[in-house]
Formats: sequence, structure tokens, C-alpha cells
Amino acid sequence: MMQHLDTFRLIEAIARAGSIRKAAEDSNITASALNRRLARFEREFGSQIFERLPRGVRLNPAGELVLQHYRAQRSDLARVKSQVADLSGVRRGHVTIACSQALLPFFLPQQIAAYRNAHPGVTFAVNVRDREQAEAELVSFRSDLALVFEPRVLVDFEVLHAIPQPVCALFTRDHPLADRAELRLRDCLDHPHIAPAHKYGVRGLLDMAAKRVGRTVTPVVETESFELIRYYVMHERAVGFQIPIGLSAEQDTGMVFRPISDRDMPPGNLLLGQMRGRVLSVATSRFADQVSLALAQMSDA
Amino acid sequence: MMQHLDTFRLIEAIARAGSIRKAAEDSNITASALNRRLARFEREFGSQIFERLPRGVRLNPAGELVLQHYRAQRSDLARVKSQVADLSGVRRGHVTIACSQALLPFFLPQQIAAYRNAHPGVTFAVNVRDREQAEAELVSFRSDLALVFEPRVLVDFEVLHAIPQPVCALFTRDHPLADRAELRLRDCLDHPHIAPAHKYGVRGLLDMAAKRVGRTVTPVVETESFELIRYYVMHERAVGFQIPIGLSAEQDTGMVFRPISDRDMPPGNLLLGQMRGRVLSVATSRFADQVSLALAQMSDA
DNA sequence: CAATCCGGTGCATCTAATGCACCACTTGGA
DNA sequence: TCCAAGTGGTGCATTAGATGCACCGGATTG
Repeated sequence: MMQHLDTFRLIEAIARAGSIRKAAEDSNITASALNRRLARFEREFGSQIFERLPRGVRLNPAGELVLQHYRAQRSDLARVKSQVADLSGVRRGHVTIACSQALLPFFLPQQIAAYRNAHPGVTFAVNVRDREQAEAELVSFRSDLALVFEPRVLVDFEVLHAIPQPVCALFTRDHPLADRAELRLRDCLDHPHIAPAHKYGVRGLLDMAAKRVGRTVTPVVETESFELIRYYVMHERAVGFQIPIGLSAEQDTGMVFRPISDRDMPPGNLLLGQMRGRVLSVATSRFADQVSLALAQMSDA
Repeated sequence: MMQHLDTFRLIEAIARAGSIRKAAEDSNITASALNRRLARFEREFGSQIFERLPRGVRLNPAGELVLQHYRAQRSDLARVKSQVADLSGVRRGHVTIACSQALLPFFLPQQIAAYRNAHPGVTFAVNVRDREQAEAELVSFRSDLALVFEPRVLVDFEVLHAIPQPVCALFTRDHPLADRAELRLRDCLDHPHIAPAHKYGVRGLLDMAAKRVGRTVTPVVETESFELIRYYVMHERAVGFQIPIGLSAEQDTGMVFRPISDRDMPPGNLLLGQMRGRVLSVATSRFADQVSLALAQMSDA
């Protein structure tokens, strides 16, 4: 039980540290003991999993496979434990989500709170990641679920639910654009605007749409923070861009948001997904169901 | 490495024996040691996996989950080892097949020999099973591949390749039916016939077809052995039933076989399959490819 | 009611993992 | 050029944990 996954944790530490001695320090054992654990593992496994360099060690291809195998195993063991806890009546578990910044202000806290209200034994971990990182998180079993806008590569990403999200422009109530019946992209670009960095889906859609009408996105402020975008439009009379799920219509912040006309930009997709083919734990699976339902109700409304 | 999967093997032994003491004897350790291993495992896992009965122990639902998890893990570890051996150039591995009797005389030995000729490092295990057992073998990771005729339930059975196989009647060259241009089911049933037991696909198709024309299959000999069927028709002037892949046209045995007219019976399907969603080892995967190719060529001819 | 089989436990024993000191080697910079 | 600071690997004494043995309490069975 312990011994086995423990050895694996040490192997992970070696891979991370790039050196047996460093990993030994991190793990609070002697380099000698760690060296032997590794040697024994390699002997019993049948081949080396690290290549020995003059300045340390590095995973070889076999090691990559082994690492992936043990990550999958550890994750599946967690699933089994969750199911066992579930059938003994005690709804326990832990859910790890990699998600876009856009979900942080309203959607995710609401969803987590609602779920925890029904099942107080379940704990959560929320990792804020861009769309590429989120997919990598799934594959390496560091996250169970991902909730991202317009993910790039969809290999190994199994879509559990999808809802369309138009890119919205946001500005203060007294902005010149606030009166327009239909909001065109060119109008937004004519004003000073603040846009997210290229790695984000909103920016990708903006760039494509602008290119199609012979324009370019030239933000006065470019940022990785969606929060900054939301607040900045209240300080300079600028146009921000964001998807509606990260915005609240109810709050009276003096700020309004409007979808950009779909004549200029098709809506992007917000996707809930998991690693392809993986069996999720009970808690994770139920939470995914709840989120799917909430997303569905949202796109109906 | 060893310790962990070793404990699991012991747990399997306990589940099989139904008692710690018996399992201890089988595994050549003392009941005390085995009891402790189990106790420690349950303590670290967080819940009991056996229910204690007055006359021994029995797996509880949690135990079933744990067992399934470890079987999957062991199988995946074998896959990793196979891939590692593959990338170091040495094509090694082990392939386990659950298959119908019909494949034993010609098809499977040919396929295995051909593969081993190209890759002598790969070893094989062939388990002869009926269609239901074969599916159970896949799910419990006791077999990697299954090659069966008309499998019953297809849950968790992922079809890798399928070819149609008409049910054939076989008899000696001097049998009255040997001259017919088209072979009808009623003619076969009018003669003394020998048929496989109900659990086999051929019998299932026969029963259904007979019922459709208001007849019943009334074999003079009913058997589980396809081999007996093939040999019996040479001793009594009887009609046997079998699928063509288990029969050879070339051998001069004084025996002929003919498909029953598809006006009476649609052909059944011979399926090559694996457990749904499972990643096969390199050796297994390549062998499956070879078999698929051979089946495809066979149905072209 | 005695015999038998079961799982569980205290204690002595023994195997195997660990820590310490040290080696051989490479590298980078004084 | 040479030395200091890294690296992975190894022999040896120590220790921690797994094992075997003997035994207990309890339940079933004849």
C-alpha cells in the first residue's frame, strides 16, 4: 500500500529536482537511501528510468511512461476510495478543477458552495489556468475537471458539456457606445480598449474577427488579469472584453456589458471537460453533473 | 514495486480461498503474517475489504472495487513494461487470448505462429472459453483479447474487427445432401444431426432459425466439443453444424461443408474484441492488428 | 459437549531498509 | 592548472518492520 506509492512519490521528487541528492533533501531522507530505492525499483522494473548525467539525472522515455502510469494509478485509487466512501453512506471526496479566470467571480464559487451545502464532506481545489495549461493538467492527473473557454487542442480532452458564450464589450454606463442598439466590433476598436493576452480565448476570437474586417486589436492595456480588465474600464473611458459568465448583470457598478454583434464574431464555447477515457470519482462525477445542469439552465435563460 | 503488488496477490488468494488460513497455506506463508498484511492494508486503505464470517472471510463491495482496481493496475503495468521493452528495440511481451473452440484447429495456430515468426520474444496464452466466459475474462483482465462468435452482451466489449460467418452444415462426401445446389435448413433437420450446446452461438442461430420455420433442433448428439462434431459425422451418417473458420477446405478427409442458405439463416458474426477503453500492450495491439488483417483478407476471399 | 476450524494477538527472531562515511568522477571557476 | 563543489554509487553498522510460533476467544458441527 504505502510502500509502493511512496517509492513513486520519491521518483516524482527526483524527476522534479533533477538530482537524487536534492530530491533526498526535499523528502527528508538520505541520498543513499533514495539512491537505493531508485536502484531497486529500476532493477525490479527491468530497465533504467533515469539517464545519468554528469550534473544529475533526467527521466528517459521509459521513465515518462512509468510516471504517467503511476499518476493514473494514484488517481484511480482515489476514485476507488471515493466510491468506497460513497457506498458506506459517507459522501466524502475531493474535487480538483482547472478553470479559467472568468469563472472565479460568480459561477464557480456559487457552484462549489451549492455542492458543499449538499455534501459538506467534499473538499475542493481550484487551479486557475489558461486553456493550454488546463489541458496539460488533465493529462497529468493534477486536475480532475477543466472549465475553459475555447480550448486549443482537444486531444485527450473529453467534453462533458458545452455552452456558447459571445464575447462581450464592457464599459461604463456613460460611455458613447452605451446607447447603440447593436454593438459592432469596429466601434469597439475605434475606442481605447483593454484586452486579455494572446493565450486567452477571448483574445483569439477578437484577433480573428478583427483580421476578417481588416483591422487589428491594439489595446491600450494588455493584461493576463480579467479582474484588471473589469476594473480598468471604470478608471479610463475604455472598452473591455470578456465573456458574460464572468460578468454580473445585477450588480450596480455603473458598468454595462453587451455582446458584440454575431455578424462580426461568432460566439465561442465554454467547455466543461475531463481527461478522455478516465473514470472520475463519485464526488467529481456528481459535481460535473451539477455544473452541466447549471450551464444548461444558463444557456436556456 | 514488489511489495505492493505482492500484497495484492495475497488479497486475491484470500478472496479465492475464502479463508485467510487456506490462502496462507497456498501462498506458503503463515496465517499470522497474512492476517497482518490484510489488517495493515485495510487500515491504510481506510476500510475493511472483507467481511468476517464465522467460517472464514468474504469480499465485501469495497473489496470488489479494490480487486478490480488492482487488476487494472497490474494490467496497465504490463502494458508499460511492454512499451518500454518495445522502445529499447527488443520486441517482447505476452498476449492472452480468450477464444472460441472454432479457432483452435486452423486459424489461431496459424496466426500465432506467423506472429512468433516475426517476433520470437512474444509469448502467448490461449484460454478456450464460450462467449459469455470470454467477456468475463476481458473485464477481469484475465485475457487481453477475445475472439468469439456471436457474443451475447456487448457491454464493456469493444469490437476491434468483425467478419460474417454463415453457419455451415458438414457431412461426408457420400451424404444425400452432398448433391444439393442450395442447402436448406429443413433438409438438415430432416437428417440425424449433431449440434453444439445452447451456450454456443451456432446453436443459438440454429434454434432461432428453426423456430422461424416452425421446427426444432433435435440433435441425436449434443455436445460442448466442436472437435467431436467434426469427427462424429464420419462415424454416423449425420449432419454437423459449424462455422467455416474452424473447417478446412483443403484437407482430404472425405468430409464436405456447405453454408446453410441465407434464406433460412442470416450469417452470424465472428468478433475480435478487447475490454472497452483499455490500452493494450504493444505486443497485444500488434497481434490484434495482424488478426484483423487476416480476418479482412479471409472475408474478401 | 468435545472437536475443529476460524480470525486475531503477544513475543522472539530475522530480513531488509536506512544512515553514515567514503569513493570515483565531472564541472566550473579561481 | 588545480581545487572546490557538485554529482551518483557503495561497504558497513544500525534499526525498524515483517515474519513465524504459540496461543487465545469464539462459532459451528457432529
